[in-house]
Amino acid sequence: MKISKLKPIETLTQVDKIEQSLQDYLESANLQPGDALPKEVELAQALGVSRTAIREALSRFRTLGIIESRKNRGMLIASPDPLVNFERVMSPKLLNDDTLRDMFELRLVLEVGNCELVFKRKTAADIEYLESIVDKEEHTAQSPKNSAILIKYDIDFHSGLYKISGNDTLIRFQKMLMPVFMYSFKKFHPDPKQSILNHEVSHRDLLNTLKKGTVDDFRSKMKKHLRNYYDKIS
Amino acid sequence: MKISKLKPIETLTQVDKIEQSLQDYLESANLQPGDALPKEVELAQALGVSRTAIREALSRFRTLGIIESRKNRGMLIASPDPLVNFERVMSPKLLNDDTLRDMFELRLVLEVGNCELVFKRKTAADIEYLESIVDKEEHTAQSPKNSAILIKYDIDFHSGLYKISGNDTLIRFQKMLMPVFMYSFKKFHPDPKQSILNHEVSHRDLLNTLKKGTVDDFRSKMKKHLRNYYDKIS
DNA sequence: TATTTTAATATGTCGTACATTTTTATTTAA
DNA sequence: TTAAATAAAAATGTACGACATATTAAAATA
Repeated sequence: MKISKLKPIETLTQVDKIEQSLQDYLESANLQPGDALPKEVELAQALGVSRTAIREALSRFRTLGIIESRKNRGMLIASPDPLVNFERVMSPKLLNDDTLRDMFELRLVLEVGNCELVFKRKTAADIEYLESIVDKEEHTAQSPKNSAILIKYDIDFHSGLYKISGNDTLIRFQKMLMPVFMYSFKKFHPDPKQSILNHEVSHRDLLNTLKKGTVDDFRSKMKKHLRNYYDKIS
Repeated sequence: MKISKLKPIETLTQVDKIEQSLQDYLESANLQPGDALPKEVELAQALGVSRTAIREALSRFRTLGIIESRKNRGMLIASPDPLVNFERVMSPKLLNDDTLRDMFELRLVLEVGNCELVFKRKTAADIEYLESIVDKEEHTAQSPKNSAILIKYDIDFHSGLYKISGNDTLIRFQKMLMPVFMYSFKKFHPDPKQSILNHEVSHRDLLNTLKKGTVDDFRSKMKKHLRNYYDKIS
């Protein structure tokens, strides 16, 4: 047998086992948001463990947003916000290189895939908003001195596109992916000539296509806009 | 002032505050994965709280994968897997309707955006694998009786496309999004005529385009393949 | 010097106690 | 009898102390 087939010895702590039991219970009980949970002492007795251990297991579900507890009253099933925990761990410094690369690509995937939604939902006000950003951007001279503000406009523009999608989850994704994206670009391609602001298709071009072109034009231009990045993935 | 501007009174529990303090500490200390953390008692003393409370706050970070603790030895900074918590809460029954809709759209975004990666990385073996699925699929008669197995092939085919992307994060995303996608489609559009297997562009068409067409052809066909779903979003 | 034994250490688990606030039950007053 | 006031019960949050256990470091021994 290959050594890779060897699974690490189970060193499950008791709380880990309790967590499993609770997970099974929650699933089998077919509970839905708002439903009450048994009291801590009841659970502890049912599983034959201390309240301390039960509380730590419950704390995990609480952290994940699966349950909610109201002081002095009891616990109930919650409707978790799937992104909130994602956001908390999205720190570039903590993520390993593989994940960083994945996130880099993921942003590109989202950016292109989002084009459909943008075209489906764009309004005159949206265009106007983007235009105001591009105006300001063009008004800012392209000197290294201004790169920070230009990067801000860059982020604003792309964030604006996501806002048009109207998909809150997508918007939040973009928001948490962006810093990771920037970080990994600089980390893996520190070539100073490859500025993150150097695009063969400008935001102005994109905006004009958004106004007058088709969704296919727009997506195509977006891909060219992101060419610097696409070239980096193999 | 609008009532919506009113923020709920802060009813932060002590552990919440401890969590905040720890978060600040972790950030300011500029720790990286593998670095050791102070002992529980030290933290408790530094913050002037009991070990119980500290442990609960630490447990949250442990749940998120930000820290890791080795029994009898100490705690250290970990490299969190950002998706693992996401996966844990991705239960259709728990998510609210807005989130369900967002996830539905997100799958479409990913599916279209992934086309680029697929074309960039497809190999002969990948094509062969997809072909084997499509063969089996076509061999299965289109009767309600076989819908379960056909759905399985459908999932296999699309999963296969994500596998080609080589992006593990993306693959896992697809995997956790798929059940939510199916669930919300049935929930919001229970029309039995709108089968999830009824596509004007078949998997065979997609496969042939993947073999002989361009990435633009492929994406275009993918959009048509998903037309049933795209029509559902407004 | 090398090996064995001992001691110190840090997290995991347990039990008990109490604070606090909500809910329920009881008592009191009109 | 009904309504208000009061008391009791209930449940989570927090604290403290204790011990188990396995690792690591230190000390003792051959």
